This record gives sequence, C-alpha cells and structure tokens, in this order.
Amino acid sequence: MLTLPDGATVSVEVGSTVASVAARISPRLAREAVVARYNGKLVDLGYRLWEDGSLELLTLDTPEGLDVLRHTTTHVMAQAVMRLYPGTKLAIGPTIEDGFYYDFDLPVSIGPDALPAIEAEMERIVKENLPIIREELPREQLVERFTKAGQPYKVEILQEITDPTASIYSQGEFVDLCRGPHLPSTGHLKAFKLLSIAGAYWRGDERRPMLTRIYGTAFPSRKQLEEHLKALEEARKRDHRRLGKDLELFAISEEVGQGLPLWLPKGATIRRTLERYIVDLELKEGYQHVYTTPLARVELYKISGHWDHYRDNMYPPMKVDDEELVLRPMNCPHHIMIYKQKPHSYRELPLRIAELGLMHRYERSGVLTGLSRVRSMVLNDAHIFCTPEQIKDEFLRVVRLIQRVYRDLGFKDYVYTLSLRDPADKEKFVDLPEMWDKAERLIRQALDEMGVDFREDVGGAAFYGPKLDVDVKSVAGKYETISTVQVDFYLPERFGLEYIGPDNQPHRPVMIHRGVVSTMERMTAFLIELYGGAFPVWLAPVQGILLPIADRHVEYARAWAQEARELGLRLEVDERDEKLSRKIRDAELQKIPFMLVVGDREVAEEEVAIRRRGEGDAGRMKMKEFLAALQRLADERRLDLELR
RNA sequence: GCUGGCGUAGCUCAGUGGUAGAGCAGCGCACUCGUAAUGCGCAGGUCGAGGGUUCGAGUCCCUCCGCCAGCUCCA
Repeated sequence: MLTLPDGATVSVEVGSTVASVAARISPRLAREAVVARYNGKLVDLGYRLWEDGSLELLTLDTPEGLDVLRHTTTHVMAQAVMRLYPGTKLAIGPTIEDGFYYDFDLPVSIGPDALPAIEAEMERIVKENLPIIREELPREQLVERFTKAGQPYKVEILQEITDPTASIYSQGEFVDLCRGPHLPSTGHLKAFKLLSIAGAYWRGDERRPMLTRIYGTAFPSRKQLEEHLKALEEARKRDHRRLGKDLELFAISEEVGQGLPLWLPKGATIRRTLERYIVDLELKEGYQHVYTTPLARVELYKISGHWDHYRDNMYPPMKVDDEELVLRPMNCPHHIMIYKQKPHSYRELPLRIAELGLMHRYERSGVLTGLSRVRSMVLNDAHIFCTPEQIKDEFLRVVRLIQRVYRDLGFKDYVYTLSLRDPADKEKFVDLPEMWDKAERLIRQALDEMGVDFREDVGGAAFYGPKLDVDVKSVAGKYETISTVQVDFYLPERFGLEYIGPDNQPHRPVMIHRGVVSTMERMTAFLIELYGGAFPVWLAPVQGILLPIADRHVEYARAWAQEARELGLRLEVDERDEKLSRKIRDAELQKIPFMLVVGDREVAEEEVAIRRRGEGDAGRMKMKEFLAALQRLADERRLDLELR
C-alpha cells in the first residue's frame, strides 16, 4: 500500500519497481518520471518497494529531477573521458548550482580544445541509450574491485565510508562508485554543454595532486540550455573589469603592479560619492572619523598578534635607520593607539573611532581580480570601544546601520554568516577557548534578538575573534562578503586598554571591529556589476550629458553645465562635431542617465529636451526645473529616473 | 602559489616560417545637422620581455612577466 502526494493510495505487489507503479498511475508519469521520493528518500525508478510508505514520482521539471539529470550527465561525461583517455583515474563528480563537474586524473594534459570531442562522445553514449544499473555490494568487495580497476581515488573514498555496503552504478562498460540516484538510461539526456576546464586539488588540498576538472551544465530541453547560456553571456557583459575599462572607471597598470589599481576620474567620482555618503552617515551615528598612516613599526603588529597570525598576508618589513616598518594589513592597532592617547571614563563609552583606512595585504597572485581582490585597499573601518554591557546594543546598532546602507545602495539579496574559529587550527586562531566562547555567545544572543536567519562558517573567523559577515548576492549568483562585525576581547587585553568605571577602578573595554561599506575597491566593483554600469543618479559619474544639435548651441550647453556644477551636479557637454543621433548612441553606451538635447527651440525658451537612459524622447522641461529635479533624484538617492 | 588557456595599434580582432592588416577610437578637412554610428583623408605596432632554432620567427622551442578560468585563500 503506497500513499501518493495527493493523498490517494495504490496497492501494488511487494517488490514492485517504482517504474511499474508509475505505469499503474498514468502513462504520462510512466514516460516522464525519472526518479522518486520513497519515504523521504530519493530512489531510482528501478528501486523495488518492499514496504508500505509514501511515494512521490518526480519528473525532470522538479529540482530533484534536474539534479539527477545533471548527476547522470556527469557520469556520461566521465564515461566519454574514459573512452577517449584510457587509464584516466576518476575522482569525484558532483552537481553544483546550475551544473556539474567531474575531477579526473588524466594520463595526458588536456585543454579546452578537448571539450568538443568529449561532447561528441557523450552524444554517442546518449544514442546508445545504455541502461543504468544500480548494485549494492559489500565495501570490501568494492575496494578490491576499484583497486583492480586502477581507481585509487575511489578506493580512498570507500575507505572513509563506514557503512558495510556501498552502491555502484554501471552503464555499458562504465562503472562508478555512487550514491545515486540516476536516470534509468543514458538516452534520457536531452541538452548539455561542457563549459570549461580547470585545475583543482584532490580534496581541495594544495598538498595533494592537481586534477583536471571539467565543468558543464545540463537541462531538460535545448531551449532551457540556450537560455542559461545566454544568461551566462549577459553576466559576462556586467563583469566590472569589462565595464571598468569601457566606462573608464579604473585601470590596472602592469608598470604600477599587480593588484594596485588606478582610479580614473569617473571611478574616482563614484568612490568619492560613496566615501562622502558613508562618512556623513557615520558622523550622524556618533562615530568620530580620524586619519592614521598605512605604515607602522613592526612591533605594533607584534603586540597586536598580527605578526604571529597574519604574517603570510603582510608585506615583509623594510629596514629604515634602526627600525623595521611594515605596511599595515588592518587599521585596528592605530585606532587602539588613538584610544590610548588619554585615560577614559566609562561615561565616554562607547567610543566609536572610524577611518577610511588605507591597508596593504599580500595576496597570492592567482587570487587577484580587477577591483574586487586587490593588494592595496581602503576600508570603511571602525572600532567601537565599549563596556561589556554595551556590546549587544552596539552590535545591533551596527547591524541596523548595515541594513540602512544596503537599502540606499539597492542591495536586496543578502545573508548573514556567523564565522567561527576552527578549534583545531591553533596557528590561525589565538588559543583562548573561554574568550572565543564568550564572544560567540554574545553574537548569537544579538542575532536571536534580531530574529534573523544565519548560516555558520567554521574556520572563517578573524584570528582574534568570531564575526558576523553579511554576504550579498552578486549578479553572477555568488555571495560576496561585504560587511562584517566582530566582537573582540583579545586586542584590548594585548594592548592593556582600560577605562575607569563608576567604582573608580580600571576595567578592560571590549572592541567591536566593523566594516559596513567594505573596501572602496570591492564595493565599487560590486556596484558596477549590480547596476551593469547603469548607475543611479546619485552614484553616476556623469549624471547627464548636454547634446548641442549644432555648434551655435554649444555656448548655451556649457553655461548650464557650469550652473549644474555649482549645484554639485555632474553634467557634461558633448561638443563634438557629430550628428545628434551619434551623440545619443555614445551617451547610451556610456550609460549616462539623462541625455539633454539643446537646439534652437530650447535655447529660445531656456528649456531642455530630455531623453532617459534606455528610453526614447521624454519631452521638454525648463532647464531650471530639470536641474532641481535632478538634484532631488541625487539627494534622495533614488534608484529610478523619474523627474518630479 | 598550483593546473590549463591566452598575450598583435587606445579597444575588438585577422594574420599556420618569407619582411605586419581591418573595423572602431584618435587627428585633419568638409557638412551645421532634432533622438542609437555623416563622408573623405591622415597618422598609429621594437607583435608582453629575454634567450634559442633557422638563410629568415608575430608564427617553432625555452625562461620570465602579465591576464583569464578554476583550486587554495579572502575585505
């Protein structure tokens, strides 16, 4: 007796296969079902049912069905690779968001030009329509079998399995250790594409062999595959490195050095706007902004513990006179020294010290990426010195500030991550268990109070304490850490910080490290991709461009551009000797919010003919009214282009 | 840092051992123009750097540098 999702029941013979049940229910299900959920567990269509229970048949249109489709596709890819490169050792081949990969230890080195041949072989395997068969065998027997087959990675996986048995799946001559489930046969694959090839360490460990990873994706239909490939193409167009070049926002010069970006005037405008925005907001929130130097004596970092725990990410010291100086990788010690300039009373706390602090971190060359991963960066940093009782309130204030800023920037999709130490890693994290537990408890309390969901990342903490990260979803679909809040009992201890309490006795303050807008570099990269270069008015490097129709209109345009500058607006004039349609085209490509056509009519009436980015002619307006409306758009940081 | 790929004019790219080319951008001239590319002309490259093979190298080989994808790491 089986219960179906709609509540109906069917009775079948004990030991019937899932496929036969599907056939009993409807011919459509028999045709389209690819996998089933039996008592909460995903099973193959060939699975035999020995007990009563719930059964849900799943087609390719379900998330589970799609996942199984991709999983089977990765097996077909592995089979094709085995045929083309005999002697290949198989590692793992999981599905991932939007696709799958398989890691191979190949007897030869291959590049992307090998992919079409593998795809062609996959097509052949699909045509052969090989039945996919599951077998459950004792672990010992499988170890022996995979050892004989020359598959050491599979043997290694088997040795870590604790169950007495494990399952294998075979299709034709190909056999793979796999939990399943899978499609009934290779002929079920409809649309797949191999996307890229890259190296990946076995088990993600850089001390172990480098394998060849092939990425691909699969969909139930050609059409869905085409759409996905098109979406990938669109995402590539929003790449901040591409737009940074096209829109002249920033540049990386080989002569200057890797990861050391140059902010071009337009990119610098975005940055300056962001900097003014966040500094103003922080001043309103009770922060005190300071300036400190990016260079300091190495002793400062020995006291802070950076030297012991963070040295791999620091530029080596330079000897000058009798001292050794380093480029700072973080700003905290400087802010601590500001705190230490005078004794503090509990009445002064919390003391919120903020800075747009220039830092340098030595990043391995392979990780550098445009503006989002650099070696020289300016962090929107602050350190809050407070009493233990104030921690929770201060923590919540920071989270609220983050939420406020995300609203202004147009971030909608973000998640909280509680990053904890890995207790086994004594190298990276300071070894003071009680301190870690206390800080973690406080953060969890604050999170509970806010009632927000969060995930946990063991091993992701800073060396001196746990942290709450806020990760924002990027256009590429990945989450990037933008903001971070950290509770720190360690550095106040190291530096012997004190405040005088109401009892007239010295006490140890607690520090909260926090970054809201991240580094200017990463935030700008993120915003470029979020908006695809089409910035809202308040951030746009050029908010509008005046387009004189003939050169007798240039003077009028220039005068208004100057007027706008005096109002703090950013208008340019396209003075080139070109036709209007050409100027419009170029302004659209530059993604300038407003195109402002001026000809005889406009000059006579002190007007402007407006065209919004991506739209057609939007009618005429008095120039003065337009500037006032533009200013409102910028002041209110509105994300649309409605002039009112 | 590791594996693989790539590096030709400001940009996008062609050039499969015989003395470097196109489009766009730039500059000049003409046109004075009403909502996504006006026409004509000119100029622009020690082919990432260094070494080697060859009568001859953008092209083949080696080393280095940089970029891209991914791994590891991360604001």
